[in-house]
Amino acid sequence: MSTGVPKPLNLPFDPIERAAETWRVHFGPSSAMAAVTSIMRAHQILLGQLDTLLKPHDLTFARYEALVLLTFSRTGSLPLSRIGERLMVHPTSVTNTVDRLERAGLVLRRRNPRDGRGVLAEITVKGREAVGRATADLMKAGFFMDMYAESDLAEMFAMLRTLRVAAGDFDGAEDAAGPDHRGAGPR
Amino acid sequence: MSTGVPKPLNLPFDPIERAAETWRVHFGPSSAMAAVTSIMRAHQILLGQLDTLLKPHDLTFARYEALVLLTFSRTGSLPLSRIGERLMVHPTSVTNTVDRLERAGLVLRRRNPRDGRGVLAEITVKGREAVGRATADLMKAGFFMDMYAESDLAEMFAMLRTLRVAAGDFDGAEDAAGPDHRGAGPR
DNA sequence: CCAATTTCAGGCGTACTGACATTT
DNA sequence: CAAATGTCAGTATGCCTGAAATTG
Repeated sequence: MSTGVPKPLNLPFDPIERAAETWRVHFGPSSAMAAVTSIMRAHQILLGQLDTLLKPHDLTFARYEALVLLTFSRTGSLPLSRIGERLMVHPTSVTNTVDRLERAGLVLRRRNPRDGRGVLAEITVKGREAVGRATADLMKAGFFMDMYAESDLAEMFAMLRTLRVAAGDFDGAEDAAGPDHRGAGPR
Repeated sequence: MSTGVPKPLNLPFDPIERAAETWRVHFGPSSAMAAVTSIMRAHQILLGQLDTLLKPHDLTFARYEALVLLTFSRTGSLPLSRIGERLMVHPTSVTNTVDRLERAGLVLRRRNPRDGRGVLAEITVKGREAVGRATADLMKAGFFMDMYAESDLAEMFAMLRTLRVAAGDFDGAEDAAGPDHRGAGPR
């Protein structure tokens, strides 16, 4: 993953906009292509900024997310399978992530007492401290999204939620984006 | 990058929404975090779909983008430095991308007759054919964005443009997203 | 025996750093 | 000589496939 800060390019024009224009001339409608390319670039920018901020904490964004998830759990531990499910990553990626966190002393592996097949990743004291420091830094940086108004952030979430639902991430039938509701859901 | 299709997870809840809720309880406002996570996930989904579609053409999205750029150029060739600038990727990544395209016979390297320091990547006939086929497939798939209305796509582009400008991708002082204007005198 | 959970080996794609050769 | 352009080697990260081990 990108380790450095995406250096400002300072082009005299918007490269995506220009590509979209040219695209329209050659192939036709380009709004979908422009939107996709914008998402790709936004991801590249954000990941670079996030990883740079997290590097001093010996974390990457992927590892930070896993650590936060453990922080949120009641016992400070979760089966690897559960981590993969929530973070939406491949099982081997979870193994890899937990390996690195374990090597850094931020989590430790334990056999799942309730299912011998499974393994629990448990956050350590050092891990909780790391999450605390990293989170403080991230919030101070506004997650690199502080150029947006609250309403913009909500709209972005809602808009991308459509894409995630279409991809089958989750049911999506419940209700709209409103983050202000409690489990009205099944189960 | 992801080679396979992100398999539908079909969770009974939105994992990002749930994380945001928990986040709010533990740390505070979470809309920025939810938006960032949504962008990350959208990228993962799209890249998986795009690469899967492009795989039969022996292309990845990165290579496809480079090939399209060459298609758009007057001579069908560009200095590697220019490709990196337009695609906003690291010089070594350009070398790598061109290596693979060259191995696949879709481009070839030539010395830049106008600057002995530089190298030109020139698209081959086979390369143009590949772009044509791949583009047809992509448009048929609506770039995997066909769940959105035209206005949504424009809004998404405009919204992410703010992020790209903030990151210093380009000047951004010109005017809004409207691609239909010519150099309206900068400051 | 079949299913679920993890791990491991091996491979691919991207990207960054640092060093180096060539040319302007 | 300093700057620009590429290439290479080495490293890191992440994701995927397939196979194997363990347990339910």
